[in-house]
Amino acid sequence: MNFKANASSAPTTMPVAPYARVKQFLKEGLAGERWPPGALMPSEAELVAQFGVSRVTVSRALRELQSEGLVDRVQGVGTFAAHLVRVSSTLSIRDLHEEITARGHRHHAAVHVAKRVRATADVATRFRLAIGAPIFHTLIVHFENDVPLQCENRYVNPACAPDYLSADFTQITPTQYLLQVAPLWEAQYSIEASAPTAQEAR
Amino acid sequence: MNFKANASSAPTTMPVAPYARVKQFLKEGLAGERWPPGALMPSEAELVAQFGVSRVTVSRALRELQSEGLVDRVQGVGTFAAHLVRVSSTLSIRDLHEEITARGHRHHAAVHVAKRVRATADVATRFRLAIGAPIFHTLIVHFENDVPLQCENRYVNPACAPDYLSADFTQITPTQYLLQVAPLWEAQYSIEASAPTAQEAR
DNA sequence: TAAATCTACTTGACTATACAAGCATATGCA
DNA sequence: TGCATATGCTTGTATAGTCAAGTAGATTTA
Repeated sequence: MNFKANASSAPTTMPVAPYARVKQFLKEGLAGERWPPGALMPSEAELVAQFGVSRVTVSRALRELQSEGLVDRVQGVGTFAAHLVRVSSTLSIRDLHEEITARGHRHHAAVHVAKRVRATADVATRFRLAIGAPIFHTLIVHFENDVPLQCENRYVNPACAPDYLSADFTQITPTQYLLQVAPLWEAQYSIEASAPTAQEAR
Repeated sequence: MNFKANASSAPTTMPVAPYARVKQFLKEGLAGERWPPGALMPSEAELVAQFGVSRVTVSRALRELQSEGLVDRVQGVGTFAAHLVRVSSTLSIRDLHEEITARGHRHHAAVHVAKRVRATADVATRFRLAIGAPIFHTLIVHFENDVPLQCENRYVNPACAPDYLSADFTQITPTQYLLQVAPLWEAQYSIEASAPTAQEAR
């Protein structure tokens, strides 16, 4: 299992540990054209035959992919490419770009609407504004690996982020922008506590 | 390995899978008095002897705890209880209560200051307010497993959350409250896309 | 036809064993 | 004393084999 032992393999596949190579193979297939969301992926036995490793090894690769949310496994049935949803678990404010890149996928956004409009009755009441008051409206479609994932229909109070429309939302998500710019609240954290233990000198 | 085989064990330990039992044992010790942050935890060999399971089994339990950020493992040295920090990775706005409970720990907060003050020059400029304008100020200490973790020094613009001070911050974190109440922005997501695959009927 | 059973395939979990690699300490030599 | 080496502990990773449990489809039976 010395890393010089299989130096004949292509230099593109970095991971030397077999379980990591299997994992990367599956991850690349998931990010690429193969195995769209919901598709049945190769079984453990197939991967064992393909990579010439033991079942424990491919099982570990698949289990880690499952814990990362990249695949769904069902006992007695098989392993499936995970759906790209999982949007808004408890707090719906999490940044989408972070979520997608955390899954090891590519993210980009297309801006369909970005303009100043007049608040409808519904919107105005939510924002405690007068009906017809100016408000910013953006409609942005987010892509995960080039497939449309989310259509984000967002209204922003101009009083809190006056330059909202000048932001380039193909480069930064609205959530990121607002968190950076909006002076709604500000918190200063003084980190850490609990006197360091003796053993942490290392 | 039938679950009837060791039915003599206490009914309090729910998980039937040995690796899950080891994992829960360690998790409870981590949440309780034993193994404070940085402390050396039992080695795999010790756990093998204690639980009468194979090393692969305890190794899996420890590896999963590591991937959950509960322990740090160093090859050749040992396994250590993780430090309670990991505050504010990229986006510092994540809710602390969620972070702590996600680690399987207990969280509570103590409110030291919660009042309406006059903005200093520094604060006023950040909020684009006049110097001396009223602003809400809270100073809350968050505890993870009864040890003080974070001292949160927060200023909030009254215009955006007029009832901020009436919230009970021992029950809800300021982040949660502001996300619920503040009508700063609002987004409506139309989830999902990419026509469902045939295999997802299951 | 309809219900029950059997079979094949899947993942879930465990064991015993093995070797590699990293680290700390003890030991021995100069 | 000071440096090099050896020993023993730790985790990291892999193997082959085993049994359990869940599902789906084919087969058999009533």
